[in-house]
Amino acid sequence: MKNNLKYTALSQSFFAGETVGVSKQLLGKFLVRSVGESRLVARIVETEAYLSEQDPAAHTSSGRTERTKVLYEEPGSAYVFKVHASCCLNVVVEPEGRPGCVLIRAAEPVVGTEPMREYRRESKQELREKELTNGPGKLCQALSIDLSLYGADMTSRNSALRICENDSENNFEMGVSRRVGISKAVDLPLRFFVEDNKFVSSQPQTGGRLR
DNA sequence: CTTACGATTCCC
DNA sequence: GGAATCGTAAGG
Repeated sequence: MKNNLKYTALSQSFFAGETVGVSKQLLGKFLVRSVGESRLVARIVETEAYLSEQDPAAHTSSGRTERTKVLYEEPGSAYVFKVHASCCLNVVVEPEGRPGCVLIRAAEPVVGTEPMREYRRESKQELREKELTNGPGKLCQALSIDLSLYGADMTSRNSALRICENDSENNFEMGVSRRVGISKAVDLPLRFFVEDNKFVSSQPQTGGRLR
């Protein structure tokens, strides 16, 4: 599927901002993936902040490792990691040297729904539309994002993966909750999502919403 | 080298 | 509620 819309990548200075603020500002933005002949676009509807300092739930809580080295590099880089059988996509934020990041947990398909369905079909049959991208692992599968995109510069016009402006869909209520799936610092209100959007991930019933 | 453990997803 | 499943990180 093709379209003629122009997508303008967010600048590195956008991502150099403070983690919580950037996490909120990323809601509604376009995730644009170029793969093969396809351009896949999804509107971000759920994010989580992982703080650069004093966040026991962050992968950098015990310092820099081979896996997390990109978090200390330039803002706007992709931090992709694998958990169980799934990949998760994060954007590096904060100025270089401060390892904050934002986990992209869910998005709403905008362009390329059929290719997304094909990438997802590898594991399931006859998915409902919302199951295409309503979780961090599902989103990566639908957009064909894997460890080969580790460190990719998402602010570059030519990048196969970038995050772009969206000037037309910014009228939404934002919800806030605890983060999902972690065992440390579980009470911090660092998950942000577009209220009443069906692509926001389903989450464990434990814990409450915390607004 | 060996082992423990998930920022998940899917099935029972 | 529980298993799958594999890259990462830490320890011997």
